[in-house]
Amino acid sequence: MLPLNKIELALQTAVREILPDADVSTILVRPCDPKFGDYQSNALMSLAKIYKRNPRQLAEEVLVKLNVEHVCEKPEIAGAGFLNFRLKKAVLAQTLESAMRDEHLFFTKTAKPKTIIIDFSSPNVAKPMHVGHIRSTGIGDALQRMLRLLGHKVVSDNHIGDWGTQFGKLLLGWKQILDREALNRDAIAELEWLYKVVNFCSDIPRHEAAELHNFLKAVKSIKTLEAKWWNEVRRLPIDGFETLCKVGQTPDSSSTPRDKIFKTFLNQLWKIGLVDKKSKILVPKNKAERLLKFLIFCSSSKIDLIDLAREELVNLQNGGAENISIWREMIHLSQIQFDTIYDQLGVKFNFALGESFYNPWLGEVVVELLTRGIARESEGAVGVFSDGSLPPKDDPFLVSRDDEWVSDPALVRKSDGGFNYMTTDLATIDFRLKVWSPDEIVYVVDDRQSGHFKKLFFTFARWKPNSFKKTKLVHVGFGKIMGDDGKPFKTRSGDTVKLGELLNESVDRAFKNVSEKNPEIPQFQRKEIARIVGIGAVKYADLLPNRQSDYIFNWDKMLASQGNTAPYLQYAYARIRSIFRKAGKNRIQNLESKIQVEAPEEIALAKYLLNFGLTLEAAAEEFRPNYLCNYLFELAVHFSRFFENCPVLKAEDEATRQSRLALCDLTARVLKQGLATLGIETVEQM
RNA sequence: GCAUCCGUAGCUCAAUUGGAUAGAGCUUCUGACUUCGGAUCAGAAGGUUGCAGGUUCAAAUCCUGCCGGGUGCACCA
Repeated sequence: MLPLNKIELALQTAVREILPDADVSTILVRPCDPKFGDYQSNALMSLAKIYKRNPRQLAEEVLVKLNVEHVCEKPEIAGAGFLNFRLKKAVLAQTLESAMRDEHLFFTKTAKPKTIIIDFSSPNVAKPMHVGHIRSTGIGDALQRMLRLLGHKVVSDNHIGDWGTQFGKLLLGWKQILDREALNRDAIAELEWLYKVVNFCSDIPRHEAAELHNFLKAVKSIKTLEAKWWNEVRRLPIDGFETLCKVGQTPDSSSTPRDKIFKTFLNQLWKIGLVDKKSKILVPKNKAERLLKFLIFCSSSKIDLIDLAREELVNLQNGGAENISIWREMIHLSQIQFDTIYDQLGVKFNFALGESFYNPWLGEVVVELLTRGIARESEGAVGVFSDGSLPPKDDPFLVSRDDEWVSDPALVRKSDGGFNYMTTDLATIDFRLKVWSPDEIVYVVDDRQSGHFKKLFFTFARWKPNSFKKTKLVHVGFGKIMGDDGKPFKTRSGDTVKLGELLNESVDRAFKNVSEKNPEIPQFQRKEIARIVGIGAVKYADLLPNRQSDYIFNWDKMLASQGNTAPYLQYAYARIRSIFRKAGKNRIQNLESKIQVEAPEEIALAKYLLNFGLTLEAAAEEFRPNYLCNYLFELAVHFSRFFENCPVLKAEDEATRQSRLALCDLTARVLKQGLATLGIETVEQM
């Protein structure tokens, strides 16, 4: 047991003697500002309030009963009733020594292991993973590592988006205008393009598809497009194009100038890759031809595009052989992309049960909700309505119990008979409870979906009240990644940033750095260092800010070796390892003498090491990896100070040398363990 | 309109959820033995925590009202 826990326990015991019916679980002892001591408790002040006692007097009484001489100096009462504790030097040394004997690394496994399911990453099939996915993936992975380290049983599950409405459109595009060569070259890009084209065309009324087809066919460049526009198109009935251009942003579309519509139209063409904004020409030919082909298909078809897509979807969901096989291929191709990125990030899942996995149960869910009167029909759809009722406020398992329940309904069946993600998510919870009986299910998903999760949790509470009481459902939300301009992070051309490209760029930049700083390291080694530093930098930058807030993405800031960055931490680690290389050993095997910490920098570093476990617990408890980031940064700062002021290998005597080597070793181990818990690797040299 | 998150140093962010004099990093200025790795360290400067009230021993944090922003609002996930 660490000193802090001993003090806490002793304090709780003492308080129980004075106030037998007090809730001592609220009595906490925390590290504090060094000018007051090493640890502090403010619990007596709030207790004094509850029991209408004078806080300082209560503190005096508690102090009499408090037995902590074996851990710290005589505690002091300060301020309005703070209790300050100063660790005994010998106890500090003993704790370090026991860590050197591998009895612990300044944290203890939980006494009450829980089973926790973490649902994170959840990319969509047929779409590229973009920057946004780093958040769910990185935070989720850090959480699973933290919770496992603390001894919990974690089931990580990647809820892949492999089912749903988008497959109708994808199937349609695949069947009409798939280019096998393009698919082989870059499967995800091709699938994404197919989806965009079908989406684009589904906005065009059928009778105008032919018109647009003729128009585009005659156009070879932006210039001719422009000329055509002014000569011919503006004589056409404009409402069709307005639909096409989605002029919705302009409130009064009747007064919209035509050139504005034209601009919007260009933008639409750009979105489907027919216009290159830079070179201002129509590109590439292959895509243009395929779009034309699809437009012909649209205009010649008797049925509306939306309905065609729906037919494909229904066919897929009914197990149509051809559609199933295409769908499987799309999943397979996407999986290759996912695996590449997860490999690069070093992220692993226990399961990857996609949405399609739950398809067989969706019907039952809705039927049960209907027959039990929880859901009802409305405008052809089926939804669960709150009807003014609120979630049980006193239920400790309901996460956001303070919030009133207002937004409804939770739709579980669309008017066309299809199911949506609310239905899937309900079936998923049910399945998870049956298979794993977890204490908690944690969803690491964008904050924008908080409304969905509130509905989901509340609906589930009404559907299965007993299960709901046993399992805590938590939405761990996070903010967006912004660009320098404070707007959502995009590439210079305005596209979403693909995750794979982002990671590669980071590694490239890191490689440039290492090569500049240490050209003598062989290239293959520099590559490996660049991989670890580059990926680590991106991950760390993402974990560092409080996850709820948006943050601004900045290459220079996250790859800098100054400041609170991954390279700074990795550098601190590499410096320690360098000492051991120079000492000719890998680490201290058997400590030959007692550890003695004397210099102020030594003491500060040593004491800070002891806080590792507390930080881990807080980070895991509140699902906030940034606590751990900040702890590690502070630790590295403490180490750097120590490093500047306290010679290790050239220490004045052998005992000091041994002690300091031990301190270095422990710091390195905590740094390595801490970074590993964030999913970040370390290097021996950089 | 309803809901929800936010507003902290010039900039980017913290503040272990109500604790003592609100902390870091970047930027700027000053300094550090030809260095156990200078990708480092030390120092200085920078604040009425959007505004106004309230709750109490104690408020950036909780409550109320404004001001300013982000996001989501039935059948896309």
